[in-house]
Amino acid sequence: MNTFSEENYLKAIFHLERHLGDSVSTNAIAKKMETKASSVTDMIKKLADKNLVIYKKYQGVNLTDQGRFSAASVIRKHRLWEVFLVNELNFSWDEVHDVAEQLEHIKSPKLINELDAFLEFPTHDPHGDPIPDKEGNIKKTDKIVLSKVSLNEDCICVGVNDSSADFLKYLDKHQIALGSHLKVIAKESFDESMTILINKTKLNISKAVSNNLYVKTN
Amino acid sequence: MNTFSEENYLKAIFHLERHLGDSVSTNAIAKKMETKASSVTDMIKKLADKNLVIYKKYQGVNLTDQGRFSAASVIRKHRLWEVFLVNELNFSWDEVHDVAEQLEHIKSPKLINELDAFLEFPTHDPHGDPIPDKEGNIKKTDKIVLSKVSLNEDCICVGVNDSSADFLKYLDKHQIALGSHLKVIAKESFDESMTILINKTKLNISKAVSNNLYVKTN
DNA sequence: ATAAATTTTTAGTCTAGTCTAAAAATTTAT
DNA sequence: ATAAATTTTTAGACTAGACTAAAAATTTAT
Ligand SMILES: [Mn+2]
Ligand SMILES: [Mn+2]
Ligand SMILES: [Mn+2]
Ligand SMILES: [Mn+2]
Repeated sequence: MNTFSEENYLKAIFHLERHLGDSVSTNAIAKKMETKASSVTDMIKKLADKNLVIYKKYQGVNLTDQGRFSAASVIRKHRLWEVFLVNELNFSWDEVHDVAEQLEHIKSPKLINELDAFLEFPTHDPHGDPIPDKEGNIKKTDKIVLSKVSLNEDCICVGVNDSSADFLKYLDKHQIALGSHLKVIAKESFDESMTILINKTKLNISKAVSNNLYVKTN
Repeated sequence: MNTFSEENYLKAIFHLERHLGDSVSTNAIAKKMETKASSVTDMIKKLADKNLVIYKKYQGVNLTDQGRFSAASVIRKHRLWEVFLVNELNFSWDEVHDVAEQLEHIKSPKLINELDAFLEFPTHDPHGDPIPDKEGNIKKTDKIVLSKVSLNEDCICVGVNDSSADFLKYLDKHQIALGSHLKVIAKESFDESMTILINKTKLNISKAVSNNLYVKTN
């Protein structure tokens, strides 16, 4: 059994490893976890002792299979709980993350399997992120970032990169939700902003927005 | 915000205070929490500093209003989660306690209020224990212990005193559940066992059993 | 190839929570 | 009223997890 703190480190390393495709540096972990590099060094030694990561001094870390599985299990729990909160308990998608951060550490295989069944085996969380299966496998989706979509192409919003409450509320305000149909109708080259058609209205969005919205093109 | 450990101490003191009706000794807390008396002394000093208990050396502790409210809130969460697990996630009443021990520490007022509404404001948990309201008030029920019921009196099972998995499984095996109608049809004075009528069959139960079953007489 | 800048580790400190062993206070028994 | 037994507190130690400051290793720039 891993501690809350160990689980949080594993999760951070998991996400960083995916993103970097490489071994993960002490500093990168420290930044993501808002802690100090020296604390990270201490922890990764413990994780290495438990065979959850492979660690060579000054070389960064990689998850072992066991570590990757543990991380995926925590992420699975996080995302299932988020679905529960939104679908069953009237939470909005910008309110769930902090609670899910707590719930993801509850240890009970039966609980999470029953929750999964209760929710009818959802495949994605409220932010469009895929839910790992029991074996820790995550389906790769072929979503792309809205900023990469070409002019006049239709697409459907399928996820967010930034899931801060701030960004999610911005999307709510402009009626952009998962499943929304959008079309890029203009691009400004000087600031990389774009105009999109959403719910029959035009909306101008900055690069910061288009870079954080995932879509699928038809 | 209180730590997990503080919350567990508050809960233990709450239950002991109810049971003893008096101030609670260091040793009583240590016994209930399966920890050492010296650890208890350390913790009650911290709780006293936070105005959650009143503590005078060698005199035991009592909860303050704030401490009692905090304890009741944790118990409210514990029991609501138990209802959720049994009613929605196919847990049996002997499986819920350990998971609820974890879930009771999740901090989110919205979560617990929404869960309460989702469950349609249950008043009792799966073991027949009353669920404190938002203000921390607990309804007193007029249940009595089965061993006190007189011969030939009809009654309904409304709770258990011992909610260990062992005892609950014993009840399952003999088809005794909350809401079951029973009648005391014989009493043995020498070992204080009794024979009851349950679901049209006779069942002989020991004093240990009748002392741990709460019933209501009509 | 060296020097400078950056990253990472080590050494030492701190808090929360627990423990053991010993001291102090209280309660019970004679 | 003392002595014995019990309860409670204190003193000191330990672990997990975090931090600061300084040392060591690595990377980048000249
Ligand atoms: Mn989240
Ligand atoms: Mn999410
Ligand atoms: Mn319980
Ligand atoms: Mn219960």
